[in-house]
Amino acid sequence: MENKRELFQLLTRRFGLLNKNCCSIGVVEISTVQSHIIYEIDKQPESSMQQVAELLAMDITTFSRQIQNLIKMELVTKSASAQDKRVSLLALTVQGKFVATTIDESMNTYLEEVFSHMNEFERDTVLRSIELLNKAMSKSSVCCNTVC
Amino acid sequence: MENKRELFQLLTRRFGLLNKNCCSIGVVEISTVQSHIIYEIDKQPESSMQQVAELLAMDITTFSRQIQNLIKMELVTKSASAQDKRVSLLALTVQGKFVATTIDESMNTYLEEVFSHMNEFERDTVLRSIELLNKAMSKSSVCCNTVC
DNA sequence: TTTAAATACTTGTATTTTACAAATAAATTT
DNA sequence: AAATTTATTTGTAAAATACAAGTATTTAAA
Repeated sequence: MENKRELFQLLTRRFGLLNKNCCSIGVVEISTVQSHIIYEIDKQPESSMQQVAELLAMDITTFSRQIQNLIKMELVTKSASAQDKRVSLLALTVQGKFVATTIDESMNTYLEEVFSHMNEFERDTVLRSIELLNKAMSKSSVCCNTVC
Repeated sequence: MENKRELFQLLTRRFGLLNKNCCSIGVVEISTVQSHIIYEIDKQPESSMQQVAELLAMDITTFSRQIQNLIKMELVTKSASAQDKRVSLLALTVQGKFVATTIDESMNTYLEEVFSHMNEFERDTVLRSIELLNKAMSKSSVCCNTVC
């Protein structure tokens, strides 16, 4: 059996590259980190700064500055929570939602293409494997538990 | 079936985090990018700057500066190729090799732990699945082919 | 109910990372 | 021998990062 790490390293590098390449949507150009932020806000709208920053394992100050950038770019909005005025709730603008959707579509197009090289059985196995892995990683005690 | 992208995003985020967390080796502290560079030099010693930079999809000028840092840290050496004096061949110092090995060990320890949550059949399936995915991604025409 | 402590976020500042443009040096082609 | 290509470096400037300290709001304690 090959080195486990090597398999993972290759996979995540390729996927990271895909993330990078999917960041230019016509005129709008965002960084990989910014696309991750938009992805998370899209997935869980009305979450607080801290929640999203933690999900992405980003320093809150770095995150705060990135949000400022995304607001300037008119992709994200920030509004004080009614319950707790310290908390800022994040949401996507219409344009932000458009960017999120476009990125998601091009990523999924690529993934569909990748999976088209497999038969149905392989497809299922691979997807279930990744699910399994995700579960196993979240169970692990060694690393990343608090953050992931 | 869930969104494919979501599965991948989660997996690569976790693995990325693992990469980040495995970068401090006692006194020596390196960045994630630097650990990637060291990993590649370790895997294919005597490769040129350009080869490694391309593998990591890094801009050659950024790469050049990172190599300068790693040389200052006495983790990497650079020597002109005998065949072509323009080319710089990269290698790890003893300390660099030690760092590479230590990182590799802690990553593999973590992965072993993750896989310990599975039975033997699942383990095999998951590993074969990742291999399959890597192959499928390298076959793909849509993206990243020239770079990966 | 006033004060102290904790929480959520922002700003000051400094370092690191990144990458385009231009420069250098060696090899290859003309 | 001159012109072109290739591998790498440096000049420069922008972007990303993160620690320390600050502000504002909420919660806990006196």
